[in-house]
Amino acid sequence: MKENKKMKEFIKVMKAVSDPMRVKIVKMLQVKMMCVCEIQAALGLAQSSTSKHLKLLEDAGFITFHKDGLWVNYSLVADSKSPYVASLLENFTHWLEDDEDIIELLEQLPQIDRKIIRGL
Amino acid sequence: MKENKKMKEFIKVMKAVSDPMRVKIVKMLQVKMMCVCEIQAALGLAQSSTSKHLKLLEDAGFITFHKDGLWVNYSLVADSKSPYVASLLENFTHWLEDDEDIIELLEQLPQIDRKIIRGL
DNA sequence: TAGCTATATTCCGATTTTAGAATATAGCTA
DNA sequence: TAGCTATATTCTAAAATCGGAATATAGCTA
Repeated sequence: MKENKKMKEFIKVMKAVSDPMRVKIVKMLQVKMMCVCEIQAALGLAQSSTSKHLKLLEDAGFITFHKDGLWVNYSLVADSKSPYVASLLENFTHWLEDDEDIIELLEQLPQIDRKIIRGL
Repeated sequence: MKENKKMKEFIKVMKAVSDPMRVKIVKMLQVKMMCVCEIQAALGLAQSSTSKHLKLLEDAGFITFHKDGLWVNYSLVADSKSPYVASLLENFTHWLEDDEDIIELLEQLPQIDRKIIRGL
């Protein structure tokens, strides 16, 4: 039974960054830690879709979470054991900085706040 | 009309390397220039599938071709204008060098020769 | 020109991916 | 405990992806 662990791992990582919404999540988390509802609000996605993207990014090794009561705060992994993830995360510090959508997304990020979203 | 050229370009590049067969093609072309029938033989794919993977890799900016009569020789781009492609190609010089399938694939590469395949 | 051959393209079915609605779960608070 | 809320999971439909068979094309050679 062939397994190809290395290749499978690699493909999983690459697929994780092959979707615009997930790329946007990574770019946002590079700026600040965010809870699911904040990410959802920033992306304009359904809650379930947002949650699934986050799970996929976590499985691939890009992000982790930290529970705080009902809230789940997601952030980038500090330093990844995966060379693929590590390399991509480093590149993401400059990649797509000049993309229209990313610029707009990151500009509105300061206004994205769970307190405002939930009307607290 | 939103365009997101940068993001679209990025996604195209990442999707190109999100398939094991295409990753294998890149790794092989790092060793030597190959024609379609050689790549097909090495991968054990149908001719049409092989041709489509090559077209996709070319569209993404990873490879180019050089026609030699009926033969079409594919090779990696010398130095890519895309920072994404450039970075990935550089990383591919060491990434997956320890993957079982890749090792096997590259080991049999010397025996892959259009003259033998076509029985010339 | 006729026919052959290497590759590209088209067509179609199977599988995967993505999205949102509906539902389940976990953990708070009254 | 009862109910509320943030998130996760399940279900379903639409779109994208991948494979191979069939066909088209390009360029050789007799």
